[in-house]
Amino acid sequence: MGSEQDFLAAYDPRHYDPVAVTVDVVALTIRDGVLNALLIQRGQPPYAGHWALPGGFVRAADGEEDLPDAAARELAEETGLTAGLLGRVHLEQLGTYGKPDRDPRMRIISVAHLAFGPELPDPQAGSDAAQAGWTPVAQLQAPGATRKLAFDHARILADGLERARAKLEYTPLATAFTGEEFTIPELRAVYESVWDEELHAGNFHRKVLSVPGFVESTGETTERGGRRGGPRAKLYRAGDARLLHPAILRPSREDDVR
Amino acid sequence: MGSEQDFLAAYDPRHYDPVAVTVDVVALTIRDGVLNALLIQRGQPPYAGHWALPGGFVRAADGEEDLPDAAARELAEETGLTAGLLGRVHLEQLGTYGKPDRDPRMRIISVAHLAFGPELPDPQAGSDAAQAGWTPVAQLQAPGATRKLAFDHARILADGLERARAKLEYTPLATAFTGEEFTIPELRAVYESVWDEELHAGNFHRKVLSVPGFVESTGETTERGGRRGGPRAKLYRAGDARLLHPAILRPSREDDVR
DNA sequence: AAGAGAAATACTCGATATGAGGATTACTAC
DNA sequence: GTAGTAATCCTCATATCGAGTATTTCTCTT
Repeated sequence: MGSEQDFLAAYDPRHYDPVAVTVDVVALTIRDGVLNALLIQRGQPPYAGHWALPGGFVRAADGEEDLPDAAARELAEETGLTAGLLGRVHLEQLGTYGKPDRDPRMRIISVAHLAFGPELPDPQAGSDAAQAGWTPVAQLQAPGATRKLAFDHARILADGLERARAKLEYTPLATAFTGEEFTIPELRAVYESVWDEELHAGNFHRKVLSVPGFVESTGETTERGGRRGGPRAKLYRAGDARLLHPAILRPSREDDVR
Repeated sequence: MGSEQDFLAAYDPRHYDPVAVTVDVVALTIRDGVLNALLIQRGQPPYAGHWALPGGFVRAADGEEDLPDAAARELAEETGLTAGLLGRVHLEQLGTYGKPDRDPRMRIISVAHLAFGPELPDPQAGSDAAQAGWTPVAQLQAPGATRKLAFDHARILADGLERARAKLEYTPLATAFTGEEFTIPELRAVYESVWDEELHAGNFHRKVLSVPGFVESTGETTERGGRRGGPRAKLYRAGDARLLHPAILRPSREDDVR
């Protein structure tokens, strides 16, 4: 690394060796009361046949796009989710992964994103994918998990899950997993699925209604009771709060993480 | 974007147009009770003469480095902070900024990092910088702020500040701004500087001692009382908690952010 | 050397939030 | 109908918080 090269590089970065930038997406939804992540089966090496997060290269010169746009495009391309469905999907940046050896081809830096949506349909495998499908995260995180994800995607998925779990506590994010209108028990089911913990129905109900701006009543109720009985529940929609205060804390979290 | 090119690009990303990756660092420290950010004055175009966050290109092929290492290197190179000083500095990833037009030279994606340290010395301007210095953030955030930062660095700085303020609430991060041993009032001064709010001394004291694992007593006290009087304070060091529970909440935060 | 002022620490009290459990009531399934 | 389930509401003991006060030990000034 001579200083002449350094100087040129500072002035025109093309003098450095090439780096590629990808976006990967941890997409989460709840299906049949279980938290699922979207995975594709790779059709091309490296890691052909392995399961991986949907993602791909960011378009640079031609059709330049911002990172969130690239993430939305990859999500759509590789899974067949259409613009209409993407409309109700929450998308945010998760973090960037750049260990030198994370991809055997070359230096690839991946900007991971996190997406949440209400019960989404089965995807269609896109260009680069042999298959695409929703997979219960419990299957992936279990001790003897069978599917080993490609690259460092297991780590990215774990980080995404922890982010999602944490954000349920202090943001109204849970409503991104429900339909436009929802009942308090449905909202509770979201928390229980994502946290994988049972919550006290009465206390949860009281808490949700007492946090300003979390939900607002529609004045309506469901048409029928629950499938196993019980009265009709009142319907709510998301309120205008962007942060929940006081937060809705996870019960367990082994007291503190030390 | 023909599909042939897409195929090649998927297989070998070098077929896409070049993208460069930089790291930028929002470094914060407290000097004379005031929160300061580290800025350099650019010596080269673009934005020559403007102030900016320290940062630079990630080394790819030769001397490949992980992103946090690149951030630490840039911090050291551009400011003359030595390894010894960096030892006590907390460094974490902040986020990645990739708008297509954020740099006039070419498509540059910047992985921003956040660094905190105890009262750090004045930096030495490095290779690429005409000057380098600590600047009170109040000067930069004030309505009629004079120094307009280069690129999108004002946004990155603002995001870093908000991250720092938020993390003081639920992590023991404040101890990264103090010396190895500190008093409760010193810790309170950190919170007050970063949050720019006055805290109730008695309640803060009670709270800090009641959160498990936040601080542990050394059994010692300061040699002298405060400069304006008062008894000697007991000394503490950071405990083993990685999360504070219950959190130490900012008083104001205009109730909730809507 | 004494007195004033400041600050570290501790304590009190009312308001609020939380966890656990119970009570009531409206549904579904058989 | 009857049993079982679940939505909603309520109670109560405990924990936490904001605000204010008290005590004590310093430094600084005169």
